[in-house]
Amino acid sequence: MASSRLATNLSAIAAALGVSVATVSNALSGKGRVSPELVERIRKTASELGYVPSSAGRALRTGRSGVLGLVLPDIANPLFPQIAQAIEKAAVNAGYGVLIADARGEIAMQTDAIDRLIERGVDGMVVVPRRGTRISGVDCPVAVIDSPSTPGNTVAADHWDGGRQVGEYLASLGHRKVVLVGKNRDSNVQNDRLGGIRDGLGKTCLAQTLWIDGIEKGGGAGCRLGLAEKVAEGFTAFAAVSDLHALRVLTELQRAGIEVPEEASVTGFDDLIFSAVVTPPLTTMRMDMGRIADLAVGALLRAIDGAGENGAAVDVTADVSKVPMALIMRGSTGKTKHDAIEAKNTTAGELTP
Amino acid sequence: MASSRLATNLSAIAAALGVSVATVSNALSGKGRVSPELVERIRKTASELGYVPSSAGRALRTGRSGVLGLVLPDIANPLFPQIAQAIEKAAVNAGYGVLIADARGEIAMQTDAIDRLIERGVDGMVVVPRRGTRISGVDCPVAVIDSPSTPGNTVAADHWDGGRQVGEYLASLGHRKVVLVGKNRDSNVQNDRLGGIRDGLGKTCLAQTLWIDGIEKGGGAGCRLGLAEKVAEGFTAFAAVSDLHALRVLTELQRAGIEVPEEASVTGFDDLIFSAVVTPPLTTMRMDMGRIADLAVGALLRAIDGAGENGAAVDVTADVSKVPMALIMRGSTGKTKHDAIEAKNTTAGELTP
DNA sequence: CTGAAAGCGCTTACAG
DNA sequence: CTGAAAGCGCTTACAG
Repeated sequence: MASSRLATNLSAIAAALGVSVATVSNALSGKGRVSPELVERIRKTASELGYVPSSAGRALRTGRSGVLGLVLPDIANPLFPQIAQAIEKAAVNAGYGVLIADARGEIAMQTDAIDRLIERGVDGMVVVPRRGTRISGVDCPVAVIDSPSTPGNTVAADHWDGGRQVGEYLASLGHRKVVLVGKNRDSNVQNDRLGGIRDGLGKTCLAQTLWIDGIEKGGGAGCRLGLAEKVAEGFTAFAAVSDLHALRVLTELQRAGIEVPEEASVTGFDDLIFSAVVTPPLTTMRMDMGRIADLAVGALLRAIDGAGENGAAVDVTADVSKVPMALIMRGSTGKTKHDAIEAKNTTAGELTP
Repeated sequence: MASSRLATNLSAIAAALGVSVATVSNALSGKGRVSPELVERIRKTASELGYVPSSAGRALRTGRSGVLGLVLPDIANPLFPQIAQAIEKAAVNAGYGVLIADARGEIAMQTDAIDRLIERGVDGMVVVPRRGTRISGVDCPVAVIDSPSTPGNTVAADHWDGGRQVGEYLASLGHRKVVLVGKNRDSNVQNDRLGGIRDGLGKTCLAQTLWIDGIEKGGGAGCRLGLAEKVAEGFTAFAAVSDLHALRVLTELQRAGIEVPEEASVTGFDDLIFSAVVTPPLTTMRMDMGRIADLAVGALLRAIDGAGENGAAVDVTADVSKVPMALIMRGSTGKTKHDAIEAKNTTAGELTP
């Protein structure tokens, strides 16, 4: 007959045992020096009474809510599950809860989302900012997850190096004419990835960027990207900045009767939920979200613990880290058929193992 | 020079104006009767001082945290973004925050996740349960989002009727041999959808179910489903219980050189993020997540407000609602080529407009 | 090793 | 219309 009928508190336990609430508190928290026998009795009674500490009482007293905020530009972003899962895990491991705030894709709502979190008394927050947005003037510790190219305090994957790996990999497969597929020219993350890909591809490779937003401005959402034409022009690989776009490329190619990877290779980024499951499975670049989350939450906790020291100064975390990305080779990439033709004027011998 | 240097509270405002905290509280909350002029002065000072009410103080006093919990079986579930976004929106509209708790796919962790939320003092929680799990004994109002077939207190989409719509639609296109694609035999949601599809297809149609988990047990994750063989056997449509599986079907068919929708139609469920963007775009069945979330949160709020009445009794919400689903017709479905052949022994004339 | 007391910030009857 | 006072549940010095 444990618990139920809510509202068991320290006083109730104290009363039941004829001791003081201070002693109960000390025993349960393991801080004050209480005799082992008493601790045992108090624990027992607490559990019999179904005691759950009041987070409000504790928060009011300690000035800490034990809750971290997670601000997202748009929960609908396909990368969000990975981020949320990693942050939640890191927070729980550190004994914190996670309050979410979604800006629903509207840039203006980001500030609202942050304010909402402040009002709920979060001890700190992780912000995944809207493209190009700067976070400032927030009255609590903040860790930003973005591209390292973004000035400010950031924990991020090394998108540029990830791109470089993709580029080198495609080059090693013999690709010499590659279409880069991006969505939005303003995205730091996308620009980093694309820059890296170009770099990895090297000087001898022709790279051309297709901006989806630009194409859609003419043909409406979901219109054709004209990929078959690219293949006809001799392009043999498509490197997208996200698996979502890679999937779009893959299916448009397949629909046009172009075989992947035999006639064209496709790569993406982020290892989204569907990437391993499509046919052929997508070669992609994965971030170590667990590590990113640990860094972000760790920086937050340090800032929170340090906040008490120098008066009431609240410092934004300043842990600029670059987390490496990992290439995941799957079926959507292969050696180009054009190897034979192009081999003579390249160093393909060295590049293709 | 507003705000900063945290820690402005009611006392500070009261002191600055030479009034009592009670008056400040009343003025700011608009409850007590305070003269309009004073209200105005108090508001002004509060905003100048950058006053943010202490949620802890309020929670401790009122016994309400103003926070709702969202328990998820696995954030990695592709449907999660829609759920989270809808719940967050509904909660924010009602003035609540949302604390997330992820069971990371482990059935045992669901209880931990719930406990974590209780310890954080949520006023109620929305639970998306793991397959077949029953939620019970939780000491706060709970709204469950699942299939209506699950006994208990549930807000759900009408999965069965959604399936029926898919079935009828495929039948109306002339399909007479349809492969149903499910993942897990134990899922109420999947069984409802499949049952509905069979029902909508009608007696004259041959329907056969492919269970992905069963197939993968033999061939490992991501192995082929043998769809080309099904097409060879005369099946002309594939109806999956999720867009994720529909995507798998679509790409496997395309990879096998089978044209969609000319040679085979494909349908899914849930209108996932990628569904509109692939080629051909997926015909799918969408739930009204906004409505589901509103119902769930609404039920929760009613339970929360009612909790004070009958002693301390905490009642689980009992709002069993069926929210209709909407068919979204896109390019992955079309009339079957076999119409001509099969027309003689069916009522295809009536069914195809 | 144990307890009495103060106080975190708020709201809510209750007086005036 | 305004204020004094109590108390939500907890933790933390401080005494004993």
